[in-house]
Amino acid sequence: MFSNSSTHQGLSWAAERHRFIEAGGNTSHAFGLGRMIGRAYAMLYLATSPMSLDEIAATLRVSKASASTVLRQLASWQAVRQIWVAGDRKDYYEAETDFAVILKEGLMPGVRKKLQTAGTQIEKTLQSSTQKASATPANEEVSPADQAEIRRRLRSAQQLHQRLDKVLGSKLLARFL
Amino acid sequence: MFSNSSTHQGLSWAAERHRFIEAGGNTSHAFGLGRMIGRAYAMLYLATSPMSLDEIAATLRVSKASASTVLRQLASWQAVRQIWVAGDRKDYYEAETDFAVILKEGLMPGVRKKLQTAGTQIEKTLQSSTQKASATPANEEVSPADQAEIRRRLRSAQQLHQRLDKVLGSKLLARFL
DNA sequence: GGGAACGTTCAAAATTTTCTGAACAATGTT
DNA sequence: AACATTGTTCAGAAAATTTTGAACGTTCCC
Repeated sequence: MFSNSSTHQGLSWAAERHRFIEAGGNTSHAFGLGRMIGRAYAMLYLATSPMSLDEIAATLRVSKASASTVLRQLASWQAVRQIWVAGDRKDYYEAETDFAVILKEGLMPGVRKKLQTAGTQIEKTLQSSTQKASATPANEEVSPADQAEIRRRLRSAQQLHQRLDKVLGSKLLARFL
Repeated sequence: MFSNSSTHQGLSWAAERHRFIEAGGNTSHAFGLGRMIGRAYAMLYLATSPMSLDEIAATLRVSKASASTVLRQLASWQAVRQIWVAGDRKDYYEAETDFAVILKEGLMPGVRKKLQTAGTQIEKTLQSSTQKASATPANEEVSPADQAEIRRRLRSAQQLHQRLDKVLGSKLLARFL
């Protein structure tokens, strides 16, 4: 009578896996990494044996092109390992289940690079703001008091940047995960 | 002869400010927060007196509608304070320059909520995976060994989630900023 | 009350990002 | 050599996000 496979309260495993995958997608999306990344990783995280590109694409209902792209992204973050099976031309993938590795080796460098870009700009602006003191055109400009305040702020931003970078680079963080 | 205001190497302050603002936009964008957020905050960060909505919109070359939206977002993160000037109907805004406040009061709750969503799903899937042991339809399904492995992984994910949430909630973090 | 000055909301437009199918390169098979 | 299989790339399509202009609600002033 019931076409549904599980007879009472619980959802079927297939359905639950699907929810897990979508939740993974939502999470990665919420953190600005794109929805596919999380979906693909979540799927492999629940897979007990390596999956081929085709299987992955089919499971996620996505083109092979998308799968290829997202897997290479995940691999570049060490979130996924590529497995070669002897006598099989397909590429197989499995999830790295050690989050410490992914965060430390994969994600952190990217985060630090982004912060570095910001830090460089702060530095430049700070320089411009100090040098300006003498080179200001008679033109209507920023008052000396305001200049001082701006420099104070920029230095404070710089300080935060440095502290943050240091913390992210320290193994203290790695030990926490 | 030279229309440019600064005579040698340095860029004009206006130009440098522009670069700073755009860099702010790029940074917030890189972290998945949208480009406007960073632009607006960066601008106010360099402003030594509160700015009205119109001034902000004009400086960022953006509609008043956008400015209104982005400022409310920033205000909800405590990244910006609203200032009322007596006898002036305009709203004025100034940047919160204390990053600890912004991170702790503004950004962190959002991050934790996102993590919470993920955590809830892990919990659900874990439950489904344990309950399933008995309720599995005779159907082709996951082997007991694989089930055990999946549960192991889910518990590990749950553990990470809990540790992360704890760290983010602790004032230890706040003290670092 | 009529009108001006502001900020907000929302449907639609503009833009950016993501996804796909087709073409291709590389490798193996018959 | 011709063909199959597999993964990648890329221009264009599709989808999601952001931005806007116009309509609206308030508040204040005359």
